[in-house]
Amino acid sequence: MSKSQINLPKTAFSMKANLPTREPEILKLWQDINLYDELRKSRKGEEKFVLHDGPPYANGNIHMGTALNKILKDIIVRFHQMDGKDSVYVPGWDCHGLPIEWKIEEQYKKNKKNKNEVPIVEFRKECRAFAEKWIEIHKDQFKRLGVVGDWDNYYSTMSFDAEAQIVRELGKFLKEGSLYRGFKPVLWSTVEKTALADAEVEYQDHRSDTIYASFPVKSSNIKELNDSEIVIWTTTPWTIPANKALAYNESLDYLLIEVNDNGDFKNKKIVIADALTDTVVKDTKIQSFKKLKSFKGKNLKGTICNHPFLKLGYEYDIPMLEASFVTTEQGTGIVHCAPSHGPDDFNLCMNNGIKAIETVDGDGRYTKNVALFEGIHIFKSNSIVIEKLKEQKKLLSSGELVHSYPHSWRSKAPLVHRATPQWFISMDSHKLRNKALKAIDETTFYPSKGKERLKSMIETRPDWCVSRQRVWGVPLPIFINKKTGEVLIDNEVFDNIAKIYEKEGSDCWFSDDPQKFLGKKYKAEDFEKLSDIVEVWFDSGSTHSFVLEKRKDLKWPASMYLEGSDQHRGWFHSSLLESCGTRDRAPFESILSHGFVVDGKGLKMSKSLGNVISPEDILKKYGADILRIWVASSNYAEDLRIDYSILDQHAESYRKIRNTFRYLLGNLNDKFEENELEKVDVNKLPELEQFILHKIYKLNLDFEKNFKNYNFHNLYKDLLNFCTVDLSAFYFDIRKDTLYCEPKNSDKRKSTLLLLNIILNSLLKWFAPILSFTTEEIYQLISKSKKSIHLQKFINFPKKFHNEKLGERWSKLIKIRDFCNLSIEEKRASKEIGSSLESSLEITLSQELFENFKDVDFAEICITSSAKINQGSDREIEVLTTKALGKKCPICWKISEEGCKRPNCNIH
RNA sequence: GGGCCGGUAGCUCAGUUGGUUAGAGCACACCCUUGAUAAGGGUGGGGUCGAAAGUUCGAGUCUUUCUCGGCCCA
Repeated sequence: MSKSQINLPKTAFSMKANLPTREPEILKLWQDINLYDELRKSRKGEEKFVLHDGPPYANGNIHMGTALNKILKDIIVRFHQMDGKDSVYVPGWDCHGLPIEWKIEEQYKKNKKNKNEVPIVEFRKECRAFAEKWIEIHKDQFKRLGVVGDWDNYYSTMSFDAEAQIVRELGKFLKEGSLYRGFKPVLWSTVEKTALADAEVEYQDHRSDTIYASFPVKSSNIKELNDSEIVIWTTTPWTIPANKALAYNESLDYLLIEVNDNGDFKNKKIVIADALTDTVVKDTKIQSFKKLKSFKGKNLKGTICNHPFLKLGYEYDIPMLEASFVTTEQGTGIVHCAPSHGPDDFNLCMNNGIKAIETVDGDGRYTKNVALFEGIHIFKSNSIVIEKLKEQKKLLSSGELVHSYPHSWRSKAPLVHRATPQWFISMDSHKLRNKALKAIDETTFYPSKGKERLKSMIETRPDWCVSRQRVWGVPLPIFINKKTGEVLIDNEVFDNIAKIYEKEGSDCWFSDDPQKFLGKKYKAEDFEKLSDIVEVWFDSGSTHSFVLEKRKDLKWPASMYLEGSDQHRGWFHSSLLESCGTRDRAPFESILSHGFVVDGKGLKMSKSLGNVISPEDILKKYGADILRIWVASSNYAEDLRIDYSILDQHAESYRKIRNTFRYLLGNLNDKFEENELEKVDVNKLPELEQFILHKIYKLNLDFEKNFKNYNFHNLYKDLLNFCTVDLSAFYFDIRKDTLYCEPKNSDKRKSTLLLLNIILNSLLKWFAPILSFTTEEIYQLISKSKKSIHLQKFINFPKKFHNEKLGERWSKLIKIRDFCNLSIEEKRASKEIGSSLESSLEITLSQELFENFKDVDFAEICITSSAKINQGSDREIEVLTTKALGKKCPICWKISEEGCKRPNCNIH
């Protein structure tokens, strides 16, 4: 029989996607039609949705985390755009900072160049060039993922206007008085007389003096403690003069014991942790002691001690503070705290209102702030400290220990933590903490657990240290009056500096005459100009001020900030503080945070495990749309797993979706017609078509709900299920007969085509934000305007598509269909039939079902040659399948005894 | 070491305020089809809900401990 008598599908849309080669062509199309500009034009004057880009660091190739971040942003931006908003995306880069300094220094080392001989300005120029290079590389990599944005007018933290605005922002804190000078311990080399970054530190074995020293209790809530002494152990006896507090752990058990040995501690009562008693006793060679009392650490709350050098001029209280970093690994379970000489000490003391001071100078000598020891070098003072402790009868024992200790990678000299002058933004002097906490409450978090995470960090964080002794960054715009020691606070000066930076950038701070910045009002010789730079989190925390506020196409605050969950301590955090300090509210209305990319087993990717997958690998093997499916289908609230088997699975789903489109296009012969849905006369359509319209309507409701809550993995799953369950296995399968065999002018076939048009249009738009390449490929094939699918809006489905009653009726019908399939399958298994068209159904229904469905053509919806419905009594549904008798119609393949009577089938 | 978050079929995910026999799609197996054809359809197997203890008439869901993993801090 001639196939020309039936309408077989025909389309130019290939089954094979070939995304790795096709996608770059689509990128070129978007470039040729200036898609970004067209997007802006198409929503001119509409409500804005601004997803403010958290700037990635301009260094190194992108990895899966970056790809996830950008794709998720792009999906959201596109969703809002198709929802009718002007959804603007301006990408940006974070450019200052140590990692880039490092790269340049590395190059110097290779070329045997000495950094100290290179002028700062030249060094900074190289840093700038390095960042510029990576911005260009990143741009191409991000574009390849399908990310649409204002790539030509990106922002960066090193642009002149950014540097200028950062100065203005700092000026606000200075003027307010919340930016103050304090001290903070940093790793310091007394040989090179410089601070060292973590990466400049090497750990080597070092022999340290160790001591067990005691602090007499001055007052305590535990009355037995009042004439006792608290024992600590340390490997840095020289920090004892700088001691300001003692730390205990509230969950540990402590003991009060009486020492009975002869010597300095005869009959003294001392406190140590229960779990460490044996080691302490052994270490200090205590021969005989008595346990007096056992108590929980939490009871130590409020205890005040004296310094062991009380009588030598150390007449201040030593409070006991609770700290979780205290463990029973080593020592006595009580740790001595010198806020000027250890980060833990510093943070604990800071949180309890004890500030670090300058106790040791750059050379390593005690300053005048340290009684008794002024001028003595710390590396020569251990023996003096030990001697004095012994003299005061506060030394239980001393010894030596070889352990891993930080050293300078250059000089190999041992390092110390030394409090150096730094600049801090106070969390409390001007209520910054309160403002930030209020702002968090006013922010919507996706997922909601992000709120608590950020809140708990803000609640406990110490003052923000914003200075760094480095080179590649925005210089702190601070002058100090040489006579009074006061910081110069004058808006005119800040403005002047900002204006200069706007013109020429901030390099000139290091090279030009200070008078240039001071203007005519002040004399340069009266002031000391600082050479510190601003820490980079302040840079990126200020992006809202030089991007959102400055650009006319954006808005402040942003609609959304979207980053990995680590940014609760990073960008979310610094942006919140910067903005609350200067503008009393958050620079964002909502925060979306996503988890981390891990391998298929949930382990983090690392070279040593060999489980690293790069975006580049995926683009080459699968294409960006598959990667975008992976993003959309994963639950970003948790960590996201990826490996090749997971990607293979998504590639399979993609093929299913692609074939769904291919069926639609084939049966429409690539001739898409956009219908005015309001004008569709639903009641004139066959019931099956009405049911599918109802399904579409319901699906769209869920789609909107999921989109509004950013639940993309549920949204994608719904769409995929619609393609497989409702369309491919149901509607498409049933309607093949109509499409292929009905005359072209039959109403039924026209109704089906109407549906295919609506379904195609719906799927294209639903999928466009996710499958941005594939939907464009299809749109280019069928649209007359040849513009872009991404300029379109989501469809408003008319309420008349909604028909719950019909939905319920058809879910029962489908249940009957399932029974029919089971019965057909039995006959197939026993080889009585093959195709379902070889079968005849005899369906027996309960009275209720019979009344409802007696007129339904089950042969049609079960794709059999005939179906008879009887009324039964016992069971609800019973189906008997028999082999269909008669002749097979050569056109529609249905088997009947009387011959096929369909009009098309009778043309021979 | 501390804080926070998480662990449901091979995979991606559902699972309401505790309430029948824990669901879906994919993958897999078998069968059918050859007019969506490197496609399509049907049927089926597959889970100690990370582990243990507890509360309860009843626990995937609540509590505790442990374990594994992730992020942050140290």
